[in-house]
Amino acid sequence: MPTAQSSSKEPLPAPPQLSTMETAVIDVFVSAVKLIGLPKSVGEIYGLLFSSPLPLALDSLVRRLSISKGSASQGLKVLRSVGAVRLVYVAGDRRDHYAAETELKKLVAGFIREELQPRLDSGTERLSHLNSLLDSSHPADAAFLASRISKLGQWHARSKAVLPLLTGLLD
Amino acid sequence: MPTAQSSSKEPLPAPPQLSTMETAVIDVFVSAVKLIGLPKSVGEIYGLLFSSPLPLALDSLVRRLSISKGSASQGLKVLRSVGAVRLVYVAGDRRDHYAAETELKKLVAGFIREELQPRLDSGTERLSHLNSLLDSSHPADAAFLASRISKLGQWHARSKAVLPLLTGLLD
DNA sequence: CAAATTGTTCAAATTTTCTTGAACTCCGCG
DNA sequence: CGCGGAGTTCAAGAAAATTTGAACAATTTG
Repeated sequence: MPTAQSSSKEPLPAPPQLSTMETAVIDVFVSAVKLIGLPKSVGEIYGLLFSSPLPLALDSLVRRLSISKGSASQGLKVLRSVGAVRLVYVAGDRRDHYAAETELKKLVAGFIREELQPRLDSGTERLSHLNSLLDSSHPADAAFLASRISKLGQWHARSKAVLPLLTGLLD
Repeated sequence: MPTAQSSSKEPLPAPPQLSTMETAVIDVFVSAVKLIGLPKSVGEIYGLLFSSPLPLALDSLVRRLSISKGSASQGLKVLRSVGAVRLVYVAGDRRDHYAAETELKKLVAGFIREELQPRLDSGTERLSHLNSLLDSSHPADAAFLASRISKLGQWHARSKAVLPLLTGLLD
């Protein structure tokens, strides 16, 4: 029964195990995503899509990478949110197919928008909280603490100014 | 016996538990270091030093933060390597005392130099490895793969160019 | 509409990373 | 010298993050 290649959806069923090249490329992306604090599976998925001439369905990612459906689903969610993958329509196939987005500027902008900016924003609240604590702090070192919190404020402002510029430096 | 404050080294023995302010500042730095992939303890240590008017010895970090000597030692090693702390000489005390370095530019430059650049450098080897794999890859998609690896090379070059510029944008 | 297919969610299991603590090295001191 | 304080190292334990897999929701199709 599981012999003939039936009416498959994938033009070529793509071998379950990865080629040396694919493995090497995936390796690069796994290192990269770990560096920026994303799970390995995200790097694996992006790496395989990056190596693939054709868009792939969740299904294929699971099979070729030997990861669970859950991981693939969650990984794709992250990649979609930062704009690292593009949904590609494939005629006569109900499944969603994904292709890697390869414009560096777009990837960086997405990462900044989704992962970095939210932190900076919550930092604003934190800073005002620190300032409020200043009132009820021991007078002896109140001056020193005030100077340090002011320093923190400078850092924060500088970061908010610089992050967006970063995108401009690419492409 | 453990009553009188004997001939202590620290001018004021500093209460073992942290003030509300210290806790709040440390919290900020713990979030920050986790964002850039460093262990919590590094943020705790830097946060306490940042909040402290006087330089502190490993000893004090252990006591006030309730972390182990091992963690404190390793955390300080990281902070020293990125130039986030400064060694301060304290007369008549054999222990090393540390103060937080608060120049943002210096911190960022240190982090780039110690944590980011090494990755980019190893990336160079990786790229040439990928190019070598290109020869022995299936002809059908060799052209596609070549284009993708070329794209990777572009990213790599761009990153090497941009990272150093980043430092210039600060202070 | 029932059955099958696709994709999501989330608690439990696994893996990875961090922390601990004890053993060890170095020094300076008496 | 030998003792004691200061700091480092690293294997084992603890904690945190990721992955799994099964249950569920949503669609499509015959």
